[in-house]
Amino acid sequence: MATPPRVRFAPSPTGYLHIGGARTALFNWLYARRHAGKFILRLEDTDRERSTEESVQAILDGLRWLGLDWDEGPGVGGPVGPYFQTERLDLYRREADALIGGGKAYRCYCTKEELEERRRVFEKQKRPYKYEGTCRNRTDIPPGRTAVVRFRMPEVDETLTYTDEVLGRISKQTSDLDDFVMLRADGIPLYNFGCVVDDHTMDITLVVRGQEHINSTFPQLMLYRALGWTPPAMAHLPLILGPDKEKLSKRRHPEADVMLHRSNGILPEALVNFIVRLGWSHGNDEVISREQMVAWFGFDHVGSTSGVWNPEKLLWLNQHYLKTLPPLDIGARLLPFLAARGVDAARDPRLERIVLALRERSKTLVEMADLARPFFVRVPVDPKAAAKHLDHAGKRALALAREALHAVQPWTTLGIDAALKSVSEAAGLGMGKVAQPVRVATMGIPVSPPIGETLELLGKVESLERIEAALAS
RNA sequence: GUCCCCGUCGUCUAGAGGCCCAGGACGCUGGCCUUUCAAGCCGGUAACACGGGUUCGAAUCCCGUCGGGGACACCA
Repeated sequence: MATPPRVRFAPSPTGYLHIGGARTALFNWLYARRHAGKFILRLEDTDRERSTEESVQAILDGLRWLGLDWDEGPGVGGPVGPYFQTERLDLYRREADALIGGGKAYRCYCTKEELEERRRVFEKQKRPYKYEGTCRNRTDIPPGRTAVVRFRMPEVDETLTYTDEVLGRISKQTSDLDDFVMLRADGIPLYNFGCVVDDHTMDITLVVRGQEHINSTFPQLMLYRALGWTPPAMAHLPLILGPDKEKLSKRRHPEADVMLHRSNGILPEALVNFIVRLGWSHGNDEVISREQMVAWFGFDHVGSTSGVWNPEKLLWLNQHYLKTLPPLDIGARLLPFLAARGVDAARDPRLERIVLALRERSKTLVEMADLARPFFVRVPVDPKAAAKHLDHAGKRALALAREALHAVQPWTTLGIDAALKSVSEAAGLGMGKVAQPVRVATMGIPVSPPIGETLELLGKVESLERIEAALAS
């Protein structure tokens, strides 16, 4: 590409950032970074009923959490702003007027009720609804009515074809298209029109969006022609499906919410890695760093088949990143999850070692926080674990362990292990018969890192006190 | 219903006519390791939707069937 590409992500602020949008944003971002182009963020806030300021914030927060920074858009500005559609109304009005002047669009005075009526008739006859052109050649102005602006679809049928960067050649007959509404009476544009005017005036060179928009590219192509503009290249991404194989939607699929994953203890690195592999591949690579994605990304390896959301693989990736990112970094991210459990570990010097000990037995930060909590606060002993490991035999072993542990000096993993081993040998018990009662007594649950390490991290005084308490109960 | 897109293991995918009686990953599963749970290591399971062509040769090209999804608003 001769000039640096300009791509955009254009969400409508009618809710949180969802997974499909996040992936669209990611692919746009990757493409821009790969080719040293610009990634533009534009808010399509033309649905007055559903657009909210909170949604705008939620989307920006989501993008930031994923590390997808934009070169132009809200907060950073840019040369072709404003970046909210409701702030560009004069632009749409101007182009609409020009189209009307050239006979390529016209004012339509039909009411919503009349249109609804016609739609019902079509439905009854099982025909696809198309606007019938009632106002196409109207010259009078009906009193007391407001006018929307409709596109005048040419009479002659024609095969419209364009080459999609992902799908290849795609065609449609213009006779399947109708005189769609471009502008509402109040001057607020509808999707097709606002999108075309903005993509053009923002110098977008490539439109990357979901396949659900594939049909709308045809009316848009007609708009480009009528306006005398060259359309940008198009890349339509395969859909992401829920476990039920239907398009991932906010209504039916809670996992569509990007930020839900954050609160579930998923790392953005894992989510991005997971999402990028939903539709794009690079040979047999599964774990792909941000740098590699940027270096490798291209639409030639974006597939054309929809992908199903696979939570197990996300968890696997998440654990991979838990295990490979710097433990101090993970520790910092674990803090809020601990705080939610009443633990302030911000200044605890054991944090890094605890992460190290727990990361291979945690799939999420939530699990890690749950496993970490007993290191910071005493938790009640789980009754089931107590019944199994703190019965008569268990307590006898525990009592022996207490004596041996008392003598351990210094309090290190090695020393603790040696002490417990001597107990198991002296009593003729398997190591498990000694370690499990100790583990349950100190941690409250039968799961923790190796016992020596667990006790060392817990500290000698605390360990012995907890053992004492368990013996007393 | 109409139009558009798609169809390789349960899932994500590699595959751009011979390298494929189809490879990797997740999952599931057998084993090893082991003081718990994991992690790790070794092995296994499982797919080219179907039917016609084209070709010496097709998962790869063409046609049809079936199946799946998406779009059909003064939503985006």
